[in-house]
This record gives sequence, C-alpha cells and structure tokens, in this order.
Amino acid sequence: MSAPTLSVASWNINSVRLRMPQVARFLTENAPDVLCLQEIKCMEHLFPRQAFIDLGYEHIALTGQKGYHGVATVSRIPLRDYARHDWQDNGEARHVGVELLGPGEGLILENVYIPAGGDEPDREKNPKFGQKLDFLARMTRWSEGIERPTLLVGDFNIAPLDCDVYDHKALLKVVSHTPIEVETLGQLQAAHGWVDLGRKHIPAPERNYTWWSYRTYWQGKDRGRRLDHMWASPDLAAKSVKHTIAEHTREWEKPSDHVPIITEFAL
Amino acid sequence: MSAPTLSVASWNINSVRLRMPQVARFLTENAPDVLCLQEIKCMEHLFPRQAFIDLGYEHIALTGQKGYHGVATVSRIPLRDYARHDWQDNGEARHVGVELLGPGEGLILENVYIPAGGDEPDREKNPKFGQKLDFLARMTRWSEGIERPTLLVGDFNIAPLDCDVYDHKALLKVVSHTPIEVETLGQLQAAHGWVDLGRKHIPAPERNYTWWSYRTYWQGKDRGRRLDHMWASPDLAAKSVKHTIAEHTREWEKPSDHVPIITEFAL
DNA sequence: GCAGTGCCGG
DNA sequence: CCGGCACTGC
Repeated sequence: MSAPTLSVASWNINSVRLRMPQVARFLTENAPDVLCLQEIKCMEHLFPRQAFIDLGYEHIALTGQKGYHGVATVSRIPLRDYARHDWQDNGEARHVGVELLGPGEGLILENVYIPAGGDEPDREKNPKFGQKLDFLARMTRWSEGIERPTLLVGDFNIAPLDCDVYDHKALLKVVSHTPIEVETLGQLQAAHGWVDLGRKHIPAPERNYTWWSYRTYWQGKDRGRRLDHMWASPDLAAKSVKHTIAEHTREWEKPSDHVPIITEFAL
Repeated sequence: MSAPTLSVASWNINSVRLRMPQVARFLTENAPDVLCLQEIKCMEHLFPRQAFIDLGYEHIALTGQKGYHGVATVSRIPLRDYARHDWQDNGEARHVGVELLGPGEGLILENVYIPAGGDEPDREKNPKFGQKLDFLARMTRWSEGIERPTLLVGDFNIAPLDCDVYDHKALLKVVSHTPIEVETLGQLQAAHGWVDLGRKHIPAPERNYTWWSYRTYWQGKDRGRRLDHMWASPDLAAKSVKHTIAEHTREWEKPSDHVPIITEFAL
C-alpha cells in the first residue's frame, strides 16, 4: 500500500469575510487537507465558520481580533487546538498552533503572521520595525525548544534571498528585504534547522513570488516578492514531495495581494 | 400624423458613479427621452459623461459637488443649459434647469433636490429643518415668476398626502411628512398652480411610493413614502398621458433607495 | 490599491 | 442599511 499523503496550504487572505468566495473556489479546485489563513481581519465570532464546514473543513482553530491580523487553520482532518503564542506580548492575534490527529497524526502545524514592520527600517525612528525583529528573536528562542516534527507556515513578511524579490539592489532598504531582517530570519531558521520548502522544491534563483502589491500590480511589471513560507523540521522536510504556488489566484476578481502556497507530503 | 411624444424620467440615484450599471439598465429598458438624476454625489469632472453618451444621452447639464447632493439632466434631445438656482444661498448643488430644443421645443425642465431637513422637525433645535422650509419659500417666490410651460421634477423629500406614506399618524412628527412641511410645499404648489402628475395619474388614495429606507426595506413591510415628484404647469399637465413608477428597480442588485418615476407627454 | 476603522448624512 | 469622507496599515 502507498504511504498516506497530506497536503497543506497557506494563504494571507486579507479579510476572510470579504474573500470567502475566493477561498471557497480555491478549496474546491485544490482540495488541500489543511488551509492556514493569515490576516483574517475579524473577531473569532465573526469568522465564517459555517462556510468552511459546508466545504468540508469542519476542524477549525483560530485567533482573531477586530480589523487587523488574525490567523485561522481550517482542516478536513481532525486536529487538536494546541497553542497560541503572543510573540510580541501585546495581545495581537498572530499565531495559532495545532496538532493533526488523523493522517499525519502527531504533526505540529504552526500558522504565523509575522509583523510587517512599518515603512522605515530603523528601530529608533520606527518602533514597528523593532517589534518585527523582536518577534523574530522570540520565535528563535521558541524554535530552540521544539522537539516534535513541525511545519511552520505563514506570511513571514520577509523575502530572504536575493532572488526572492524582483530587484534585490533596489529593495535593500525596503522593509521585507533589508539585511538585518534577512539576518534575523536566518537566525530563526538555524535555531531548529528549518528547511525552506519553497526553495527545496523551487531552487534559487528560480522565480518564486507569493505577493504583489495592489499599488503596482496593474502595471504588469511582475514586481513580486516571496513573503509567504513553509518551513519544516528536517525529518518532516524529507517527506515533502511537491510544492506549488497558486499564482493564478492573483488574477481572480477581487484578489488578495498574496497567493496561496501548497505543499504535499508522503508520510 | 400623430402628435410628438416626450418622456421624462426622474431618479434619485444615490451616487451615480456607484450606480452606473443600474442607470444603464434603466435607460436601456425604458428609453426615456430625458433622465433627471439627483444625488449624483460627485464633482462635475467625475460625472460618468462618456457612459451616458455611449447610451445615446449626449446632451448633459449638471451641477455637482464633492460627496453630497448634485443633480444632472441627461437627454437624447438637444437642450440648452438654462439655469442653476441656489435656493439656500450656501453653494450646494441642488438644481439645474434646461430648455428642450428638439421635440418639446421651448419646454423648461427644472431638476431639483430639495434638502432632506435633518431629523428633528424644529427650526430652533435643527437648523437643517429651517433651511428646508426656507428653500421651499424661495422656490415659492421663484414659482410666482414662471411664465413658460415648465416641468419641475426631483426628490422633494416631502410626502404631502396622508396616503403618500405607509402610516400617516406615525409619521406626523417625522421629517418628510410633518404638517409644516406639507403646508409649505402646498404654498409652493399654489404659487404656480403646479399639477402633481403622480396624483393626476395615480389618484389618491392609491399607493404611490417612490422611496423605501435602506434600514427597513429588508423587513419587507412596504414602509414606503412618496418623496419624488413631477409637477407640471397647468397647460403642460394637460398633455401628460402616462405616469409610471419603476418600483421593480428597488429589487435590483445594489439598488438606490429611490426608484425612478416616468411621465409621457403627447405634445 | 485595497483592506479595515469611525463619523456623517439619508 | 448604505452612501460619502478621512484616517490607518500593509
């Protein structure tokens, strides 16, 4: 018999209530076992729970707040609501962790929305930038203690490699691609030996964008960045067999500025 | 040979830019010669002029302002941009008058958006209510000087007859149906002997609503009011042959809270 | 550019 | 409920 398969998707949806038709279409066409959403932008009681149940995603773990941030993990596979970290200690809803209970039993799935970090890449002038770096440092401390096979997914708001942006030089001073962010993200990666599945399956320097600004997309110049990631513990990473970027969703009606990424595992 | 025919429609559109698809549908399905719009809610340079030209309504007279009020008269028949009255003397864009040049030559068409008047029907507590009454008084003075056959159309924001609202007694203290408004509107009507075409063709006490609040429409209780009117000079009124209320538009997608009214004349 | 918010006006 | 606006965040 063949090994059981597991597929996990991640998508910064930029308001789940406004974008529910697109989410439904994505789930119908791609049928991942699990979908991790970021920026749901609603409180938990306003999450369109029934719509997900109707689509077969009846196992839901989420953390929300009014208007900003918020993450949700919806699943066809039973899951245990495992953890909620507040890596800024400021009450923002940026993480939800679950443990899969069906196929993929015991696997930990961490869904995170790392802070964008404001405009100015300077701790002094822009406190949000410091908060982003501190958030990453706390995730690094947390990573050091991980003992179980874990998949860390979400909108990291950092494009780490030169080839993860449309113009490396032009973006060195733009938050999301500054050397200090890339360095700090590197420390997080090293702390657990996280394997970057996006680059395992689509090796550098291949084009691999997951986000295009609303402001410039219409110009058609492909000014993308790779801000969304899936990182796996080394043992788990060895089992990933496919990784896709659902880039076509960026052309849908009323799209999110991010597109979904999907990884399949042979467990 | 038969007498030339003229059809004139009036519609408070509650943002012409947002509602252009519905306007296009209305014009396509009803093909009035002239359409008078109120609450276009845009400045003149943002009026969707080309869309009207493409629909065959290439003769356009309008007055607009940012965000509020604004009226436009669009026509398949040539017209002369005739007048713009500021009956509040406060710069608000609430009136445009034209003279028809083709069929209906010489006919004056006055398109007006009378102030809503705020919530409290009390001059002292609510200046907007006083402004509404003063607006009507100035229109009355103006009416006294009219010498040419004129059609006065628009959103009057007053339901004059008991049967022009869903509950006369309940609305006696509600702005749009208070005795002082009805009395003041009556003086305006008397000043020129204006004939109320809505009630010429749909005699009281027949139901004749043109507006349903967004707030209560969903309850399905038919809580309508007749706020939109077409008033004609006596000689012109004698030539009206048909008057319809396009009530079905209230059920369209993203409707205005008002519906169009249409009068046909045999000239 | 496009989400969210709050406020005003109807 | 549903327009407009101004503001904020990404």
